[in-house]
Amino acid sequence: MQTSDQHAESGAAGYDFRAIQERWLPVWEELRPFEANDAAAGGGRPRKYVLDMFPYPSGDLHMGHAEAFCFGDVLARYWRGRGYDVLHPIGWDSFGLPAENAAIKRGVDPREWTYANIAQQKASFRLYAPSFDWSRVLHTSDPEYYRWNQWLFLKLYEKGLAYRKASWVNWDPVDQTVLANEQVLADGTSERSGAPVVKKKLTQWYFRITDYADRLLDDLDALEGQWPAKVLNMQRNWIGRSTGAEVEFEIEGREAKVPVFTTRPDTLYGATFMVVAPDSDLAAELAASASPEARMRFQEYLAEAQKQSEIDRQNADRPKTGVFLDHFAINPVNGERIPVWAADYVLADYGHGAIMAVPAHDQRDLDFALKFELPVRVVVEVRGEDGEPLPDPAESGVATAGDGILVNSGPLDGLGKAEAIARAVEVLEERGTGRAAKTYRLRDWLISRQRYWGTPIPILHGAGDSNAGEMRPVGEAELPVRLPASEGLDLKPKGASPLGAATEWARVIDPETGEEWTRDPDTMDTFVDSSWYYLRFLSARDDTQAFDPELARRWGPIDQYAGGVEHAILHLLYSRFITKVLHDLGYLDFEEPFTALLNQGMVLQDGAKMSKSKGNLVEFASELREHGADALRVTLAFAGPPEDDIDWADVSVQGSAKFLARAWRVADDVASEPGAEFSAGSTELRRHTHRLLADAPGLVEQYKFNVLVARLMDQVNVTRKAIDSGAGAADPAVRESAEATAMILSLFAPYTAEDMWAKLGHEPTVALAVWPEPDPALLVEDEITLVVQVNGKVRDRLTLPASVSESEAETAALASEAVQRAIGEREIANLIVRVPKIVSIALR
RNA sequence: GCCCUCGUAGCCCAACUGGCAGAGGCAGGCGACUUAAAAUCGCUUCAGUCAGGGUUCGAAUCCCUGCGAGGGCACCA
Repeated sequence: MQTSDQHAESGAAGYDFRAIQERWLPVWEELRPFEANDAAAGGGRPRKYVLDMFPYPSGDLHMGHAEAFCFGDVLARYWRGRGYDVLHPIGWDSFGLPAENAAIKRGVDPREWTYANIAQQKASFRLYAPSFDWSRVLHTSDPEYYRWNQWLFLKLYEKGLAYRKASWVNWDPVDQTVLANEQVLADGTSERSGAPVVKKKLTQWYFRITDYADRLLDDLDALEGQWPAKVLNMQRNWIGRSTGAEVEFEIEGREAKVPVFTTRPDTLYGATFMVVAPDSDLAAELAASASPEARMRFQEYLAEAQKQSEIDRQNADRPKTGVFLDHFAINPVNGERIPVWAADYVLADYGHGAIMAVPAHDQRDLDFALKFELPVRVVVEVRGEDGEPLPDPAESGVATAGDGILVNSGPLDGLGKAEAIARAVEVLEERGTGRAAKTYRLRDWLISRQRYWGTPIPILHGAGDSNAGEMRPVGEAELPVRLPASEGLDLKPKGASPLGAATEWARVIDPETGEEWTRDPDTMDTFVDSSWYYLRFLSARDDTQAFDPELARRWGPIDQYAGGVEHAILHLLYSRFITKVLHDLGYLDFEEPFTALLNQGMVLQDGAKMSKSKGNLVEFASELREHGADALRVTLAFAGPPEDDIDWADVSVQGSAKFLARAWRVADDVASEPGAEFSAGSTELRRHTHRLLADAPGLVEQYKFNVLVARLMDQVNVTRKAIDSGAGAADPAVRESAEATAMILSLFAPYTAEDMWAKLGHEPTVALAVWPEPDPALLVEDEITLVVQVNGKVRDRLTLPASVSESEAETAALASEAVQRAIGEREIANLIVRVPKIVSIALR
């Protein structure tokens, strides 16, 4: 039984998307045409690894998934059509907090919720029909997967790239777990729970990503043009390298010198005080040897500072605060004695947690100096746009940070900023009190989490008398360290990992020594899971190794990665880091995992992000049911450039369905036999078809899917006309056009294209049909339209043979009556001929 | 404050990367089919490219300034 609406969309003329879906789905499942060929020789065919960011199983697929997987699938199908062996796998990023929170809410095991959602998503994918290689499916929450996650951890641990330290960390008070820096939003709230993040001092596991900061930054240059400019920019900002100098200051009464980092070593003579972060070890140490009053002041200040939330602390408008630490430092270039203060505008974990303050040329230092009446000394004379010297910062309250001539600076006097920086570094190096240096905004990656639903960290802690305080890795042969059953464990967030309460699980007795050990109770950040999953697809069923390096050589790196821009920093940065580590360990011969990246935009409704709470949700499942997979995919591909957001209010799924029916009817109308000699067909239509074949690859490779769909619409329109009022349905050129249309359309509408392919008398599947090469003879025009401009205005259009020479074109242009009229009595100043296009005449 | 994108018909978007502003679609209009409507088919209206300046024979495209939208970083020394 059908509603009238459905009946309308199935099309009165015989196109019925439901029947077509039901016809081809079982055929494809039988044929399994998308299982990738791993063989070394590979039949001599080139390879492409096309990957979509794997989904998180929170409920059913939504429109965002529909969009992302549509674009990834277009690319995978495209390369197959070009004759490549394509690897296009799918899996699930199935560890993580939402499952655990849902499990707590419903009182069920996280496994149950997770695997039920995966089953639902698999069923939706089945109908949506991306060309996945299902034989390699993986779930990161399977022990067969996280076993190798643990292996990866051990490799980093052996290399000294995984370590434990006590530090101030981001704490999510709602989810009751630590967060990586990357998971704290710009406004100081958690990207997960939305709660304001607080700082806690805890001992946690870190990956030493900062060791790779330079490579992670510099290697971005090679991705220019292959990755969206926006993502490159975001990664560069995030790594945040600054170059400058490290300057060592002596502190009176202290043995060791204190290094500070500055980007402006040229202003060293203008340093009038030093500031250290109140929560740094140095501040505590200096306070300890200060006068009792100073010590008291400091302790009060520190306590006050630590009460601040991240949000308050990040407010740059807030007045400067600080306390004098009752110590003096010596400026290494001029021997000047300057006071040392503690102030919270200096961060403990950036640079060295201490700065030299140059109030004349740094606004923050100036604000501080004016408030606490510290001296301000100009050492760079900066001029404004009008060429006049800028007013004295001490008077104006505005620091002068620009370029200028150095004064009051000994050997630097008279130099410009850039020369002065270079000279200052030389001076420091000569005296052994400093050097050129770089520092980064990037911090080490905090990977431990105090939650249940993740990969257990494969480390044992000594729990006996003889081994107290010791730490030892679990042997590789003993992996995986399986998660204990959740039954009987309280998963509610309470600040300590639930695994700690699984006493049976946690207790390990060494069979040889009888020593008692306790398992590390924390689990890994799920971004560890996703940092290398693309390699596991190569060896998804291999229980002897994480992945086969030979297969990685064969398939890697990923030729085409597709996914949302929300992972522009987190996942992509971590994955790049882990790839470089695996390269350095000798497992990979490449250093960058993702050669090309496509970020799709979001699917909006009436300009707003869709959400249940806003009531503007367009359901993937219902769209799929009402319009079918093909119409949905065509709509998404046609809406605009893939990187742009799609507003569902601006698109028409009905329009897409109409187009598909028109395309299908063209194939249905073809009246010539398969194998008909195309060269006997209408040249006009053939030219159109071959131009499409010639342009389609460039359009796909430049992600201009919307343009390619428009070209397909055009092709269908032109072919329709040829059938109805031109060459006729029996003309072989009509068949040629319909076949080309089916092949290219199969990127967007696999069901419709398959049905067209069958109507045209071919065996399934169109997905493996290699596109014909365009005939160059049909791409050459025999006539061109030459535009003649006089003083920038189009005065005539001349139809000329394509072979026309420059001088012939010039003669023809000047012979035009309209052109002569435009020229009139005036003299020609310049005449430019660009042959197939234009003749441009400028008059004096 | 620093950095990155982007502004083209009523709407979504094209424009061979400096050469006739229009490929495609939505919406609108007219017509055919129909008892009628839906669907289908055919035809069709619609902007001079956010504003201003510059380079050029020629600018939507390159450069500068401004306005507007979106995004990243930010007491980061």
